[in-house]
Amino acid sequence: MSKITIARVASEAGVSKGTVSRVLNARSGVNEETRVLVQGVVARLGYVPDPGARQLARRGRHVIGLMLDDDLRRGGTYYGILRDALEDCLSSEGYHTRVISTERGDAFSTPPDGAILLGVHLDDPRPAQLEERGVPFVMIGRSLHNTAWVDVDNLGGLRDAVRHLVALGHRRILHITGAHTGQASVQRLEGYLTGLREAGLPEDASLIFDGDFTAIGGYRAVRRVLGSKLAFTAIAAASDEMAHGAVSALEDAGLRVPWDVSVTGFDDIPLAQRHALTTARQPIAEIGAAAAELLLERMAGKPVRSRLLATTLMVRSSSAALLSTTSSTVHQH
Amino acid sequence: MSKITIARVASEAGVSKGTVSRVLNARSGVNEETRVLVQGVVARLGYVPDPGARQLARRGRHVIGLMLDDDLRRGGTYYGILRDALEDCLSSEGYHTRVISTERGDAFSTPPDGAILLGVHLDDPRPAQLEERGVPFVMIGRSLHNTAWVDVDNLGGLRDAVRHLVALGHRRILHITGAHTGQASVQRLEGYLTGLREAGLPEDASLIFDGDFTAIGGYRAVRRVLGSKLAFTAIAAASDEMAHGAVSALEDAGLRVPWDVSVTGFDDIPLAQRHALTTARQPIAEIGAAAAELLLERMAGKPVRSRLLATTLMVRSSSAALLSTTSSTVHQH
DNA sequence: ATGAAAGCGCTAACAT
DNA sequence: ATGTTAGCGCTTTCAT
Repeated sequence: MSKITIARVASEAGVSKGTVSRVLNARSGVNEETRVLVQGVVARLGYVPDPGARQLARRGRHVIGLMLDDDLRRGGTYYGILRDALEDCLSSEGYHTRVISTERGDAFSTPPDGAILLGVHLDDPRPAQLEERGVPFVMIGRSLHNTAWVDVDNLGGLRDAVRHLVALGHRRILHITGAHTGQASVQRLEGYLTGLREAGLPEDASLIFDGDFTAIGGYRAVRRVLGSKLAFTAIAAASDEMAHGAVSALEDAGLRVPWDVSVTGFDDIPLAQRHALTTARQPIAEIGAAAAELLLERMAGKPVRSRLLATTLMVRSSSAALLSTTSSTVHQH
Repeated sequence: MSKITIARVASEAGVSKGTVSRVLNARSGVNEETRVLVQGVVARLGYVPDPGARQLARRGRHVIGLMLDDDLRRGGTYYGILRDALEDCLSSEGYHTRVISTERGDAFSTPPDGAILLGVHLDDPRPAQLEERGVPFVMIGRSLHNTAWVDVDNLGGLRDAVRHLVALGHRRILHITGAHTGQASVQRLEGYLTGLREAGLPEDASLIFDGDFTAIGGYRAVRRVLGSKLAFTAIAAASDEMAHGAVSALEDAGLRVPWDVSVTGFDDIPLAQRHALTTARQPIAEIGAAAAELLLERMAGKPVRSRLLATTLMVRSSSAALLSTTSSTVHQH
C-alpha cells in the first residue's frame, strides 16, 4: 500500500489535481457539487496532504526559530512540553523548528523565517534585532513592545486559588512569591492581592514571603513563617515546586496538610499530581498552539494579535475547608 | 535578497547541484578538494537546506521517533537538552524528529523509520514492538536486550566523586541514593561502594540514605542523618537536586559547606553551577549525538553497537580538604 | 468552473 | 569524480 497522494484523490474523484487542491485550501471558484464529491473521497481515503510538499509549492520559507537562552532551555518541565506542542502544530503545517540558542551566538548567522521568543526580559535585544531584520515573531510572556504575545493569566490563576481558599473559610492566607525578576511573579502576587481584596480581607505585607520558585525556597519560607509565630491557616504559593517545599516543611514541623494548613500551587507539573496538590493549571500545550497560530498569522502578514490564556484550578487534597473551631488556627508549634 | 538555494551554492562554487548535494549528505565519491570548496561556500553563504524539499526528494519519509512517556518528557532539564542535541544531529542529516508519546497511544499509527527510546523499564513493551515492526532503534540507558544503547557511566561518576572526597582526606562519606526503581540509582550506589572499596574504607550500610532525586528528598535525608548522631564529613549525593537539598539542610542546621561538610552531586545541571556544587557532569549533548550516530548506523544496516560515556568531575566549592583536627568531624549539633 | 502544466528545492538515478 | 536530469507532492498560473 503506497502513499495516498493528491493525484490518487484526483483520479478517484474524476477531477484534476488542481481542483482537489482548491477544495483542500478552501479556495473560491469550485462548484459546490464537486467540492462535496472531493471532500468525500478525501475522507474515504483518509488523505492527508504532505506538509513538506505543500510548503515547498507555496514558495514560502519554512524554518521557525525557537529562541531562548540556555538557562531556560535547561530549566525543566515547562520548556519540554511547550517545545513539543509548538513542534506538533508547526510541523503539520510544513514548518520546521530550529532551536536558536541566544548564548551560542548563532542567532542570526541565518535568520529563520519566523521566531518564537521565550524568556524575554525588559531590555532584551532580541525583539529589536528581529524587527530590524524583518523576521516576524511571537513572544511567550507579555511585553511592553507592540508585538504579538501569548501568555497565561497569572493574575487570574492566583486569584482563583485565593478565592478557593476563601470559599473554604480561610482568612489568614500566606503568599510565597517567585523570583523577583520575573513578570510572572509580579502578576501572581497581584493576583493574590486581588483575591484578598475581593474577599474584603486586608492586604497584610507580613503575610507575603519571598521564595525563588524552588522547593527549597518554599521549604525555607515556611520555616521562617513558623519561626515568626505568625497565625495562618493557608498558603497560596506562586509555584508547585514551592508549594511542595512548603508542604514538606509543614509536615516536618508536625503539621498536617490539609487538616492544619491548606496549600495551593501554580503550574500543575507532574509533581503536583503525585502529591495531590491543589493548583492553578497552566495550559502549556495550548500556549504552544496559540503561539504557533499567531506566528503563522504574522508570517501571512495579518495584523498583530495576542492571547491571554486562562488557568484552570485543579482542586486536589492539599486544600480543605477550615475547621470552624478557633483553635484550628495555627500558631507557633 | 532572495533565498539561498542549492543552485546558488552550486553556481557560486562552480560545481553542479548534484555535487553540492553529495557534500551536504556526506556521500562518498567526492574529491576532497571539491568537498572543502563547497563547504566553504556553504558556510560563507550561510546556506541551510530546506527541510521540506529535502524530505520530499527522498523516497522514504526519514522520520525518527522520540519515544518517551509523558512523565519523563515533563521531567525537566535532562530531556530538553537531550532533545535539542538529538534534533541537532539528526536534522543536519536530513531527518525529522517526531515525539511519540507512549501514553497518547499514537505510537504506531505511522511507524517512524527509526526510534530513540527514553526511560526504558525492564518489562517495557516498546523494544519488542519495534523489533516486530522492523523499526531500528537505540535506547538511552542500558538494557538486557541485545540492542544498541547509549548510557552514561553512572558507576564511574560516583566513584570519581568518592575518590575526590577521599583525596581531600574524607573518610566518613555518606551517600544519598536516587529513586530505587531506576538503573541509574543502582549504578551510582555501586559507584559509591566501589569508591569506598578502592580506598580501603569499610562499606557501612548506615552511611547510605534513601533519597528520591528531589531537593526535598536530599534535605530530609540530611535531617535524618543529623537526627541520628552519625559522624560524617562528606556527602556524595546521587543527583545535583539532592545535593542542593542536602547543602540547604546543612546550612539550616548551622553547618557550613564546605568547611564543616563537603558535598558532591551528579549531573551538573545549571543549579549546580549557580550553587558552585562539585559534581560529576553528564555529557548530555554527547549522549544525544552518540544516540543519533548509532541509530543512523543501525538504519544503514550496520551491526549493533553501544556506547558508554564518561562523566567529568567538575570540582567547585562545595568540596574542600578535611581539616586535620579530629574535632572537625561532625557530630550531632 | 475546471484542466494542463510549470515549477518550488532537493535527492538519486543515470550519464559522462 | 562530477554533471545532467527526472521526479518527490503540492500549489498556482494560464488556458479553456
